[in-house]
Amino acid sequence: MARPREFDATAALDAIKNVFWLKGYDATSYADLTEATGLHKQSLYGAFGDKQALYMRALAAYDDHEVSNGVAMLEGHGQKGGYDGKKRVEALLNAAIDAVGKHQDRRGCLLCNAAIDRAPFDPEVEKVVSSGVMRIQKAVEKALKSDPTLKKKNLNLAQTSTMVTAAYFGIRVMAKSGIPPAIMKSARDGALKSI
Amino acid sequence: MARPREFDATAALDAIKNVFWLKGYDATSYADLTEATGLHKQSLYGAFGDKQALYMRALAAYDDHEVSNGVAMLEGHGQKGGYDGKKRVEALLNAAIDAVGKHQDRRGCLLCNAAIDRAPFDPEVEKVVSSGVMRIQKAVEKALKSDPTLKKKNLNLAQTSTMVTAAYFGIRVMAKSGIPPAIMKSARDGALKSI
DNA sequence: TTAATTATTGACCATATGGTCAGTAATTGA
DNA sequence: TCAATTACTGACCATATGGTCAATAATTAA
Repeated sequence: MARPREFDATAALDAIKNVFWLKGYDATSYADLTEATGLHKQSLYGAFGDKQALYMRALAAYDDHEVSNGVAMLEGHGQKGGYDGKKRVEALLNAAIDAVGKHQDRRGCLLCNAAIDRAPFDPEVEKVVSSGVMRIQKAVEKALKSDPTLKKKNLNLAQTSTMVTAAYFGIRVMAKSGIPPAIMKSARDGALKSI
Repeated sequence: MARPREFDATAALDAIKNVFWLKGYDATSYADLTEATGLHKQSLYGAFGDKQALYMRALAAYDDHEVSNGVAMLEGHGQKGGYDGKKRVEALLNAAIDAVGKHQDRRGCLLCNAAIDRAPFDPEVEKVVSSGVMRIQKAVEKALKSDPTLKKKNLNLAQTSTMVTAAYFGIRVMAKSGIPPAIMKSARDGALKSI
């Protein structure tokens, strides 16, 4: 029909996601976004819309990649049997903890950041964030449900899985707060102990 | 020495705290602060310093009041015996949950907000936030330690208390994310079950 | 009474912000 | 080839931002 887009929209969106993830909504300017993508403001605007729309796209990308990754981890992708649900929950918590130490990654979890940043003021954000949180909780619950060794313990899976999910987000907050990793690990162990 | 201040600095600081608490650092402008306090920009500036200093004062006020309140709750102030540490932890979690329902309070916890907002970019904030988080964790640990009925259970108190603290912050994130209160209550129950 | 000091007021400033415009370039279907 | 459509570029805009200035008002110690 017309002139084709010259840039890779997926790559641009990925860069945008990373900026919002690192700096949050308000602290991110168009200048940050154009620098990160190498694109002109108008190109971003034309392709995706205004700042709020950009943010929604970034959030959706996070949901598609990072959250889905976590869910896949909980579903035991890459493992054969996939029976050890507790181990998979541990892997999720470890991923959150290790992110900090390895690359001084202080971005935390975009879902969590958005919850505090924007969800109270933007119903669209609220919807995406709360559904993302629930997606993680459900995946934790499923992971625990699939673990035959846990059946004997007669856990209340709904309670346990929401507790683990809360602890997961709490660990994300701790990571941002700059607390020593030992504390986060202790929180992880405390959560795992009740599984 | 000179002309005395006409406004109540404590009241002003309280108003400032509430604005930062509600909106976060970046989304709060001097206009918001002057409106909330009824003071002129220059008065704020003269009395407290620039925006960052204002924020630090707000954070300190939060630490002094809200965090200390939580700690006092955990120490069993207002109770006679103060033996039931688990009940006091429950009260802390309930306070976080009830804040949302009762007055549609979406401010969450300023410590938690600051952790995500500013801590990664401001070492001063990081210090206050992480020490506040640790203060809560220690108070939880002390509450559990003081409970004689928990001695029999032979809990790892360090682990359990950090887990509870993480769950507490996780519940704060959930509150901001607009998730149904039932989920937060389930997280609370999951955390309490392992005590 | 006066000098010194601090508070209050409101105008002011440079800059950054999110967003738009209009001109030009590229592509495609007719 | 040409009209239509979309992309790209960079100038442009109104407004909001954090912060400052200078004038005035109030207070106290000397």
